[in-house]
Amino acid sequence: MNLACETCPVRDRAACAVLNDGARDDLARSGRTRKLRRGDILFSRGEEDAACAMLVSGALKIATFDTEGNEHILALVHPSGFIGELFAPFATYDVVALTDSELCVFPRSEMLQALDENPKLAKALLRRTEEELRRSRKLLELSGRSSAIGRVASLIRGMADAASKTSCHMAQKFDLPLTRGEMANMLGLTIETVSRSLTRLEREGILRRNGVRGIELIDPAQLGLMG
Amino acid sequence: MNLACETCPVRDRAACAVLNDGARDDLARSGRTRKLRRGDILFSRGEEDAACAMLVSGALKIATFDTEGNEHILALVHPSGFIGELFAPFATYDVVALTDSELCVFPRSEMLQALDENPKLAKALLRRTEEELRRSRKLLELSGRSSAIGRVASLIRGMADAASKTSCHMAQKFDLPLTRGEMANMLGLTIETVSRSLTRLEREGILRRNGVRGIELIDPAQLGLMG
DNA sequence: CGATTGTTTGATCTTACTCAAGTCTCGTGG
DNA sequence: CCACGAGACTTGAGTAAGATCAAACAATCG
Repeated sequence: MNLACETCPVRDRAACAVLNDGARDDLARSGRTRKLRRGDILFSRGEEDAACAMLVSGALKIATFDTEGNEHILALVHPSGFIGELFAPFATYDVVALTDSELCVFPRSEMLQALDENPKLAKALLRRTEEELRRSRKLLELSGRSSAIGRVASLIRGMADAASKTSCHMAQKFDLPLTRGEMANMLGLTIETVSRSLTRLEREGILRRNGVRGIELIDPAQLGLMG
Repeated sequence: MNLACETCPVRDRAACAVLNDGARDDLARSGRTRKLRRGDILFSRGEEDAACAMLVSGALKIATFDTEGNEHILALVHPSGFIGELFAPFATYDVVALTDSELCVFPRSEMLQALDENPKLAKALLRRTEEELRRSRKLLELSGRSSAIGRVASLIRGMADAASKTSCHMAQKFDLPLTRGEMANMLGLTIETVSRSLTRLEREGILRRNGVRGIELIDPAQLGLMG
């Protein structure tokens, strides 16, 4: 399906926002929209001709499997996020839909060419990659020393931020896009430890659980203070 | 001191290698070389006007301190590496010399301008940032699940790779640029655990220690196979 | 409705942390 | 040159946090 930039909900937040109309139309011609259902695979590790994409709606996970077959989630992608490794000979990670999602997909060659023709686009992608690096290092810092409950608290905090539309406040009530197992894979914990941590956060009056996925923050400030 | 690109040992590996002579000379005019002794600070977290730099020789660490004052090392920088956050309002990390080092330092504004004028440079930095992101995620993967000994083994492996000049083979004999404490901070372990892991790797015949810093790999293949 | 998958909770075990003591290394000054 | 002291490193014993194993419970889907 062809792109419909005019009605795109992330048109002024995604990387393509830096392009002028002409350049964006050129790029749009080489792109296609794609819809994924929860669990659908966008790219798989090892693919040689992996494309790149911008997420319009939904959520994705970027993950690998270690030698014992355990999934390890390295990052999440939220709407307006860029996905793809422009310079890798083949895809390093699996990219999978966490919820039903919509994307614009572009062949890598076209994106690389657009990069040459639009220095602004190159700069925008550099900025995004820099931010992604910061996020990755944040997670790394977290994995390094925090206690289990601190990691879970921090993940919830990040989810609350991502769930809010406005960049200043975090959502106070939202649904987790991840299963307990996925949270565990992301934080380097087990399912049981994640579950116990959530139970404890609830017992301590920091949040309330609504069903299995729903979270309501009671005391957001405390979230940041958990060891 | 002014730059001497002609005699630069990393002139064909660093990001500036993609520039033609004219463009490189332009950039060189705004840069200065800087020498650091072990322990010297290049940038500190929070600096508003942090510059950016290319490492010519030596080694750096990129680190933060958590709320309890523990250092957490997020990445190492080896010769030809690029250092700096072009789009952050202030520096996110401390950057400190691990050994005596030499760098070319550029004001951020000049680098951003060079980016606009040389799409190739933007592309080169994008590629580097992408690679740095991959390295960060690799470390993240490691921190997630591996046993202590697996993490230490993997760090040693990375050091061996970095210590070799040729990109194909890893060095078989080299000196660790990190103290036990720094290794611990990087891997999310304690000094004692790192020390015990090294002892065990030696006892199992995988490596030999020469003094405190020297490492000689006996069975490099085994390094990759540790839990 | 049953089956499957995901979640919670409990009991036990393992790994790495903590605390403590001793050793090695290296630089400084007598 | 040696003695000393400060750091860095190693090793041991006990402890704690989270993993593992196990069982019950909830949600979802055909």
